Amino acid sequence: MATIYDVAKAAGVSPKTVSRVLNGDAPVGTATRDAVNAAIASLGYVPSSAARMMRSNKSGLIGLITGAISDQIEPAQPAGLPELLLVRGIQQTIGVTGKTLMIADSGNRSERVPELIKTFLEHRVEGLIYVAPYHQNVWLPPIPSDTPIVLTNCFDDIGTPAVIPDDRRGQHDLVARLIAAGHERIAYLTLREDIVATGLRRTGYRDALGEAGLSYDPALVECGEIGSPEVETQVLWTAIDRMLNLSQPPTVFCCGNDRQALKVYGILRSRGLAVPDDISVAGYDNYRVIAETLYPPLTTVELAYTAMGVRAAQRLLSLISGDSPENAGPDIVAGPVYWRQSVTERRSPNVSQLKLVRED
Amino acid sequence: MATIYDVAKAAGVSPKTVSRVLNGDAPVGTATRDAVNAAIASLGYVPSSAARMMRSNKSGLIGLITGAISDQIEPAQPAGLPELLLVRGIQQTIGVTGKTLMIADSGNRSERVPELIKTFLEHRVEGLIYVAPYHQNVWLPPIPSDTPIVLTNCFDDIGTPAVIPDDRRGQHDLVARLIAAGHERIAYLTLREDIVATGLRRTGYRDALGEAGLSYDPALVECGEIGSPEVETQVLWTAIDRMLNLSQPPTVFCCGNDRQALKVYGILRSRGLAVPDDISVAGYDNYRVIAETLYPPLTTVELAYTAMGVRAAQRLLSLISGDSPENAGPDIVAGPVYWRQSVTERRSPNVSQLKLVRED
DNA sequence: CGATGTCATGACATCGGTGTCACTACGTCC
DNA sequence: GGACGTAGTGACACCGATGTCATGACATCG
Repeated sequence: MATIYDVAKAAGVSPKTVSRVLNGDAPVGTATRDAVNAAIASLGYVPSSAARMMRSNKSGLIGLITGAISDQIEPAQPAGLPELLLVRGIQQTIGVTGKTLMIADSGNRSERVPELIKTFLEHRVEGLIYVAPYHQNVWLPPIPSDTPIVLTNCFDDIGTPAVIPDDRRGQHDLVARLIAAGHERIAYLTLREDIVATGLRRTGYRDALGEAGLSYDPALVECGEIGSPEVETQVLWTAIDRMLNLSQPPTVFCCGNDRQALKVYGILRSRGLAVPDDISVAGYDNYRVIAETLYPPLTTVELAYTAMGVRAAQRLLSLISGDSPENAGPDIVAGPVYWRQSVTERRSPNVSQLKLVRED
Repeated sequence: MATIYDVAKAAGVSPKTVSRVLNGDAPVGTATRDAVNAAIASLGYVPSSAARMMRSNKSGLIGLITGAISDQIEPAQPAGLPELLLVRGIQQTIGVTGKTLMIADSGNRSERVPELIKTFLEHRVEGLIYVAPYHQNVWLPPIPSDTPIVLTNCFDDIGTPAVIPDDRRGQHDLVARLIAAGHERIAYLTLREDIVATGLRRTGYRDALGEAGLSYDPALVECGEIGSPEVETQVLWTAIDRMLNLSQPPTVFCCGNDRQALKVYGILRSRGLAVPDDISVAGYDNYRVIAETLYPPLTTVELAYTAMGVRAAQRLLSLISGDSPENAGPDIVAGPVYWRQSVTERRSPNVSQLKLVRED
């Protein structure tokens, strides 16, 4: 591969002048510049970032550690694929700065993370982003303090900068909107009890009921995700069956995620109930492949992955720039409610009072 | 950041000896080795891959260009997210070799590809993989011949090494299995006519019919994906309606992908038809979030993305090693049929003659 | 007209590792 | 006992860029 010396010789100038043409950091005569560019083109010269990095001590690299790419090893995992959107948001934001994103995949095996971090440090990344597959508490091995890191979709106990979803508000806004549509008996099929989102969302659910003066009925709340995936349908079926036989049955089922809602569609229809004419269904995530494709399309709350990715990248970039040790707490990002045809309007809501989309 | 000189000084040896401890490429006395390792630990020394790369001219980097991460800009796109599995397969295979995968995202904007390639070349990647979001013909800008490249999920006109899915065989195997289950009137709702997979799969469909002595009835084949996503449901509804009113209506609908099958579930049920008791449905892709979650679970063909990724990475690694200019043609990877409850067995098939899973 | 400033360019050192070569002890073999 | 092989180590150059400094040719200004 041609070097800057080859180019210099071919153009009849010094290597330093070639460097100046490449970087435009000092004036170069027009004729000289043309000669250099011609030499570069004819030799197919591509500068070596390794050599450049050595001298300048700036790598232009951002390291991203994720399990997204190798997700699904645990198929029971809550979010799954949509985590990809996080990476998209990060990529978009990093890309425009001219920095290069290096992505390494932990395969969701946390014991591999230290070696991935080591590789990144060897490449002298200017910052690190760790992306979790779903909202959770994590622990990462210590990182040299001169390399900033931002946690995304997760947080730790030592106050590392983090960006997390606003699960409480998301569920709250959805339930508030359902209430505005005239629903008062709102069933809630939750995700596994041990994940962070479940607790936060239940709080949001209760808050929305409370604000509307509706009482919280434990009979309408049940975990729909117990044990292995095989028995999941049975668990849901049983829970739905019980709730439909209540003296005051629900008029709408809120599901822990869109995938669960997809399952609930099938179960309700197998019982001869039409969605939404006989019973309404709402999801969570706005996992578009499901939510938009389902027939009828699914009302849901967006888990604002892309926005979170953007936020995380922005925060990392500002840490790299050295400014703002300000914002110490985690960045909490909310997403809008997507109102589709899976929920009936039992009374026409005063839409003007509602912000269906509140994303900035 | 500490350098190898700092470590050498702290350990009282020469930098070269530290290098030997790090790389294990020459014998080092036990006491010396311990002293060096102690110095490395206490200084938090991390070797600079840039400096190493300069001297050795080996980057240990593989470049991956994908649109996966920023897919969905064109929401009408056939495959979408599952392309992620390709990246997973690649990652797995590259990872064990100790090389590092750099992933860049084109955002599906082909005009950005040249700059991404340039960045990779500056980092002196040892090889490139280009991943397309769905099976297609592509054109890439010329790459220096000393950097091998493998196309994945796509191919070009100049014989670049490529790994593509066996669409013909996948559809063939599915239809053959449907026939074995006693179905003779097999409807086929295709994807857009302009994509490569559609033509190949229709060939597979016809081949399977022909082998079973069944005639090809054009009335049972129709494109289910015309125009904008908004009208997609209407298009499907109309096609299904027409076919169900044929004098000999189909007993099963083959769909262009699992997403379409999800939509078909809703449409059929809205017409009062139960899946699979009244009518059977099959998909394509084995997009597990849909196929396994649908109620009842969906019979489909796996689009063997992970296996393709593995194959692509293996092929690139062998190109890098310099061996095998052998295998010139594209690598065609088939996936197995997944038989689930969305299709009835109209007669019990002679299962012993069928290989449900033929993946190696 | 000399002082000063800007343009345009090159010489040279330097970043942090590793390849090459040289050198010192030993142990072994004929 | 001298030739030879091997373990263990260091000196030094080098990879390919860029930062620093110096230099010469002009233009401008008071």
